[in-house]
Amino acid sequence: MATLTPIQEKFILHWGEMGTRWGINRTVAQIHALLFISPKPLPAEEIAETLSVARSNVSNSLKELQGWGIVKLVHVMGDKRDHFESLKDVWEMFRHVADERKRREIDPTLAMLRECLAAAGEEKDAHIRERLGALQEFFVTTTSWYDVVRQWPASALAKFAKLGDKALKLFTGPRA
Amino acid sequence: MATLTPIQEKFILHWGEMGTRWGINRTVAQIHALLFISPKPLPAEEIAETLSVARSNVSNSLKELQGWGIVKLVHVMGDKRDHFESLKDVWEMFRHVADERKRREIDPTLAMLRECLAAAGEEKDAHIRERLGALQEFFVTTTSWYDVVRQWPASALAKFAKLGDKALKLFTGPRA
DNA sequence: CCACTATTTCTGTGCCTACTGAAATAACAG
DNA sequence: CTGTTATTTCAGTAGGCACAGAAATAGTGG
Repeated sequence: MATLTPIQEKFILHWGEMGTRWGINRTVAQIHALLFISPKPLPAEEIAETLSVARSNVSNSLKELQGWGIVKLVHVMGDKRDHFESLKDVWEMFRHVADERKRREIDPTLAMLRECLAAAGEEKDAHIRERLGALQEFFVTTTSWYDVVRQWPASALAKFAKLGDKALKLFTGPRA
Repeated sequence: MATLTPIQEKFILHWGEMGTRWGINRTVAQIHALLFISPKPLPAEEIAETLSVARSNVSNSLKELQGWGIVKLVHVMGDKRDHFESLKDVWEMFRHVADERKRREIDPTLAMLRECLAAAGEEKDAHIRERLGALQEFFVTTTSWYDVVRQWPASALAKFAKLGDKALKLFTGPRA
């Protein structure tokens, strides 16, 4: 894995680019891509060589990936160096990321909105209360909705998607 | 609106910070926040003064927001300057952003995966085919699932969220 | 057609993050 | 305890995006 096949390289570069679009450091995303397609755990040294980045950079990036919970430190028999592997299950992987982003970004936003609305209640500015209230409602609804589907098995998600428009009728139909 | 109340400022700063976390330029997000809470459309000049950024910066940022489809150019009677307003409906707003991100980022990723898988089919590397295949399946399922719910009315989403765990049983129950 | 205002394009600057390489620390074997 | 290898921390550098301000263009009323 010290040198990459064209396919591996293409995937890793794309994944890195994708990361930056979503606020993830390019190198961090590339390392994750490499570990994701690696058949076996890799030591930091090898990652640095393969991607041509400094060893220290890899060290910090791995810390961040572990912080997201999608990369784990493992040990290989007869090798005292730390090795790293990505989660294999794609659904689980994205659930980890989604959970973390909710915790880091959505929850603080909801807190901010609560504070603003509390302060706005004292003012006679009904307009901003309406606007921030609408935003709050959106986040409350979507997060509580995410809390529901996040624990569905992947198969349920797939089945649901296949239903298409029928899904809507299925759960509004029986009562309305 | 040339000067901001503490609440307005708090919201705008937070929204700008939030933007950067998701790969959106800070100023772009701040301008969007300002327009979102503004009771009336604003001219670029006033946005620049209120947020203390260069007029040209506002011009470019507004272009980007229009590109996302969440800010519209409007005209005010008796004023020849362009004015700008944000979408009011929060759900519609996020649907615009989600649609665009799908178009800009998910679709190209699916294309990349198809190409890689096509090329990998020729090789005898079963492992990378398995990995990229799993990723492809994830994106195909989630996007087709998004295509379903994106056209639900907000009320349906809310109702669905309220059901909680019962939602799963509701649509698996009748047949399984 | 001219003067004036609004808007966009362009170019150089500055700032912020990412990164490297070195130094410090930790982990381990003998 | 000492030498060796692995890892992290740190400080300085560099590269890239965001930004300001100037210049160019477009739009408008007279």
